[in-house]
Amino acid sequence: MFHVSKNKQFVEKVTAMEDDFGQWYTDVVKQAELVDYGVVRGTMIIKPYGYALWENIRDELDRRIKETGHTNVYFPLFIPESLLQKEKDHIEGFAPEVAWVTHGGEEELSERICVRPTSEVLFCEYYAKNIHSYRDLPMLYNQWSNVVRWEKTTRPFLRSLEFLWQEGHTAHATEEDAAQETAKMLEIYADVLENYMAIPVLRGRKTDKEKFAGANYTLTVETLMHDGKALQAGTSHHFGDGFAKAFDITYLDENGDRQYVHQTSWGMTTRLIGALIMVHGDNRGLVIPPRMAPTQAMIVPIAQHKEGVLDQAYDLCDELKDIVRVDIDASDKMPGWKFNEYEMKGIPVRIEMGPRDIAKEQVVLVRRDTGEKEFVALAQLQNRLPQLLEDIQQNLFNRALAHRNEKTSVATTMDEFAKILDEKSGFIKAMWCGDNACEEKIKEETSATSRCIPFEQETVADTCVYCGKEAKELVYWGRAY
RNA sequence: CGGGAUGUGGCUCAGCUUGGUAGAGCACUAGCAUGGGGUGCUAGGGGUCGCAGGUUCAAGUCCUGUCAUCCCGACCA
Repeated sequence: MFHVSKNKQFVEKVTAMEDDFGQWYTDVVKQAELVDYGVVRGTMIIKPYGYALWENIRDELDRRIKETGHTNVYFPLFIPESLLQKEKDHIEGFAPEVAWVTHGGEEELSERICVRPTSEVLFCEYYAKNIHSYRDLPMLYNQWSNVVRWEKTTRPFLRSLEFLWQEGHTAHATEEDAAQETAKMLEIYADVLENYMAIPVLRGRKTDKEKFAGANYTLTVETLMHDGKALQAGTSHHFGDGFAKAFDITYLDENGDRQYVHQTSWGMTTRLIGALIMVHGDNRGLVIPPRMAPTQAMIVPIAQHKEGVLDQAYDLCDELKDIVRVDIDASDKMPGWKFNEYEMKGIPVRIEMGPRDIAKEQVVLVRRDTGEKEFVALAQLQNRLPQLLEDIQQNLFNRALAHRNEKTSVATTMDEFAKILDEKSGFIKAMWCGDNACEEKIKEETSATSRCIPFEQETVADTCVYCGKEAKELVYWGRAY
């Protein structure tokens, strides 16, 4: 039915992921026109299609953040060095990757100014001034911004000198209130990932070694990429009153007693786009889950200069506009070129319409996730299309979940641990004694880090996988981005 | 910050060993045909070879320096 063009030297545009996953990623990012490299090393230009993906994630997340009572604000890009110094662990954690402003014009500044790597201290400084009474609490702020971290090695979306994110900063009367907030926001992150981006997550707590600099504890949603490496997709931190004490953030309670506030912060970044690519993508390029796809269906007219084809295709586009996010490519590129282009961009469904279809009052639907084609009568299309999109959404989630399960193993000895990493990669469930030294050693010897201590605990052995002493808890381990 | 590599039209690269007035493919522009998996033909536009200095009658090519980027390791969302 589909005749193959004569001079068929189909140019493989992206490196096969089996051959070189890193190169595959770079190829997709470039060829799906998500980013260009910036002029300064490690920076990126997010192009229209890449930014459209970010806008969708942002809007979805923003809606949930607002629904849970938070308000958006905007704090400055700059932090004076003295302010950053106030919380000891925090500055120690971030100092190595801070970009400093030392001059204003030609004049050297009396105090260096830091370009924010994160904004905890600014919020703290503000809270110290603006929180007085228990009636002021909770203070639930969020901001959408860029931050800068001077990383040594960079990759688009996964690790760049500058990236976009949302950072929530909240202050609460009690430790329990803060704990609830921390958990609530993690659940929102999980919801966006699973139900919007079709990326299954592992919910858990970070070990002390991996927690945020200055936090009591850090909750995380961990995801698994197609190559078996883990990616931290969102974190939610409970600060207790550590920052409050460093910044003197206090309020008067109902009894007139002076109390420290309890704080949280939580963030998600443009890194999510990296996750999207590496979870759903394939050797033809991106695969975007329908719910978040800027364009859900692309109409490709066939033999479009033939009588009536384009008119019919435009009519179809108009009809579908109220039902799905649909677009039409009526450029005079070859159909084959368009097929490849929109597969590269991960558009969930392609609608082909040519003279033969028009004669039969049908169209051809081709789904991006499986490549399956089906013929659908025009009269049925308005029912079938939303259904198909939903199928694709579900299939992507199920597929990713099956992959993660398949790539999750149990290790009870370090030999097993090493063997799994070597042969299979993915998540490794192993017991841990709770000693930081064992965690360090495991990283040193295998380059795997602890990903999280899952909320749903189980026991796969009685002893620590490294030292053999009594095990305290189960930890998910893995090599990570 | 250690190890390796590379800088030549928008992109990918050839040219350098053995100096002699810059080349290909893709992309772009125009036209005709084509159109169910990256279409074909024809005609065009576009580069002083990362930067600085040196050797030479002559430097993309040789020498010195410098800057940048990429890949691999230690730190990170």
